[in-house]
Amino acid sequence: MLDEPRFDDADLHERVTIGDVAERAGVSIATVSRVVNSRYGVAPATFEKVKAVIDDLGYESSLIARSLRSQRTHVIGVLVADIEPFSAEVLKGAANALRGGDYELVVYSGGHGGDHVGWERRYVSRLSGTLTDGTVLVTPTVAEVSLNQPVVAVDPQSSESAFPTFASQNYEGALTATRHLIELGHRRIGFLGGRRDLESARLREQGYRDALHEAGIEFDAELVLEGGFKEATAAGPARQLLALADRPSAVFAANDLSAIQTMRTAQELGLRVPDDLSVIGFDNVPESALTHPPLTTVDQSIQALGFEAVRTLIALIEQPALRREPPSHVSMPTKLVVRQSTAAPRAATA
Amino acid sequence: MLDEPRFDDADLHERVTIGDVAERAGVSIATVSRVVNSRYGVAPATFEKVKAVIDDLGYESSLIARSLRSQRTHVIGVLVADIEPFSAEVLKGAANALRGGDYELVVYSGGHGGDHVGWERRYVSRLSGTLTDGTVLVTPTVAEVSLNQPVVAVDPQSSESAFPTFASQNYEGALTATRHLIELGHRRIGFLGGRRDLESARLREQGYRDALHEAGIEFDAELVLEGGFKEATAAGPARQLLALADRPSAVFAANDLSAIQTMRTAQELGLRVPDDLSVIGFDNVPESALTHPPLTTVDQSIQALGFEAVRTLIALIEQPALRREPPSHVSMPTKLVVRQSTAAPRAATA
DNA sequence: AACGTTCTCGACAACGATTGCAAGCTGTTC
DNA sequence: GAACAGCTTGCAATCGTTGTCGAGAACGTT
Repeated sequence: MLDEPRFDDADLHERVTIGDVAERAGVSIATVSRVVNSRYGVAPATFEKVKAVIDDLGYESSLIARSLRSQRTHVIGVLVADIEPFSAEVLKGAANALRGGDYELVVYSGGHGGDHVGWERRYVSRLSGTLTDGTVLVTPTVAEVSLNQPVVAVDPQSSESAFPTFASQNYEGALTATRHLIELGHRRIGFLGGRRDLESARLREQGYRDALHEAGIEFDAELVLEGGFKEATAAGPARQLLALADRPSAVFAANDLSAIQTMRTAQELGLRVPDDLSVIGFDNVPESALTHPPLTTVDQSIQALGFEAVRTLIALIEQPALRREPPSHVSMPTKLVVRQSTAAPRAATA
Repeated sequence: MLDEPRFDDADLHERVTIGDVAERAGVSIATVSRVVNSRYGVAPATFEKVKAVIDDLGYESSLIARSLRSQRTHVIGVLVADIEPFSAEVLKGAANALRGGDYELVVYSGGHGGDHVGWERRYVSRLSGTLTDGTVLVTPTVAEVSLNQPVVAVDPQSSESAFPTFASQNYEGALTATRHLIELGHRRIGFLGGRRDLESARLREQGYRDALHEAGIEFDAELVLEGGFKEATAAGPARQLLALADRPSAVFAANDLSAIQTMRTAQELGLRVPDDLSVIGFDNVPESALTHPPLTTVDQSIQALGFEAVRTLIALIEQPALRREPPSHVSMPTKLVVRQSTAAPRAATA
């Protein structure tokens, strides 16, 4: 015991292990383990005695050691690229799904530095099978991961995926959003797209195109730019869109963050929303109700996506037989929320 | 191998362990371990051979097993009660501090169900010393935790804490905010406080009181209510404040979320901000720039708090000798950000 | 009093990695 | 050609738990 330098006894006590409890209670570690997990086969007197020592010493079993031994950890992991409004909503929904159950949540947030794909792979494969019982991927950059535990994805790359996916009816929502603008009288409508690797982004663009088509409006490639789903990445394209000689009278941004950035850019350019420019978003994140003017957007119940994803994941964990079945691909309805960022164009039809 | 029912070979392969790699490469597990950790003493030829097998099999070492054996995990944990704007900002700052370093971040989010104190204790004690090398507590509900690894706190219960703490100059900021209202001509100023167990909330109230005092305005207990720092919990008190017979002409809300809720409530009651009611917040979360009208608030660099907390934590982890020194209590400057939710009262001085 | 059950509890082998130590192999030097 | 040094590699202990198995105690039955 004296062979190690002990810097750390300043105020860090050594961790209390099951062995300490056993020694102090005068029983074997096996018995302590049984008490901790309240298993049968321990005499009431022993049980009480051990329990007292546990309380006394403040012992908590090590999650690590426990999960190394018995594969179940009762922890589910959520992998997000970044903490932004969308993922924050998913997390809230996920947390709600856990209420009352006996699972806990850990969130791995990447976002620090470079290579997303590598990062995801590494995380999933390092943690799966050991720390977590299952994983929820949020807007993943990988389509497939090979691993030994259940996985589900929210807002996936593709709903053809091998694991269950949860998304909104992105196509229908985009159709509705674009139709809303068309009904207001807009004919020159810009589209600020999202990350093309996500199915949601592709479907929203398709909805936009089809709505134009059915209204007999010719598609103009100049009006479609990729905004990357984040404020920082949307700024440039938004500016570019609004700087066009023949400026659109309305912009459909593929998510709220892009829409908010579009409004900000418009205001910087001296354009008034919605008088000079209508803007519509997608997501209905809480922030969208706070903008000036409040943003018209397509509501998708993001929390519900997180909620359902976790529910399904837990079912998959607890009923291994389910894993043999083909994965479900849930698509939740969307709803147009008309606020004040959209209006009829100033001069109807250019 | 045939004694277990194998539901799971549908598409879940067994985890690849170090043993599998060793067997396939025809070396011992010790050698594989050395290759994985790129230690000295492995012949170049062997190194390459093993590396090829690792790539081939897609092996990643188990974080769990690794950390059980060698105490260092290179993972730092962040414990948050909830994912809300404040904690989300802290997380971003924390993630930034990790950029380029060789640490990773896991976030434990509680918030699902009941007993916060118990939850924090359990988490910290179960994870400490095993999964994480250190922990950042964000707005903790416990003042002290006894454990065997470094801990720092952001927005703590008390800056007398035994571990390092990171907060803004809450008192000074609150003083400035209240003075701003007084300078505009307000004399009847409401205060919508925060969670009293947090030092930040107490200091902000003290700043409010002292600013009134120095201006010779008598303190009126009726104008001070506790709003709990969240939108849901602030709604009732905000309504109560604005329903007073002798309604305040301005409200200082102890954080932005409460301020936003106050504005919302005011608008529901038909009051215009800032004409009928001035509102000032605290935090300067991103959302505060989006409100209608944009919120005047006290800026604290929340990301910087997260950033510095992580920096300090890492130093503590890597230099155990530092742990003997008394903990530092960092207090970061604040800045008034005047936007459009504050103005002179309609009829100056009642 | 002898025997069979049931109950309680401890020994011990995993789980998947890291690491100190010693053994094997080469190659050098006298 | 023997002794030794230096590399490379494997053996085995260890981390804190859980789960299996069997030993012994306690009790009831005849």
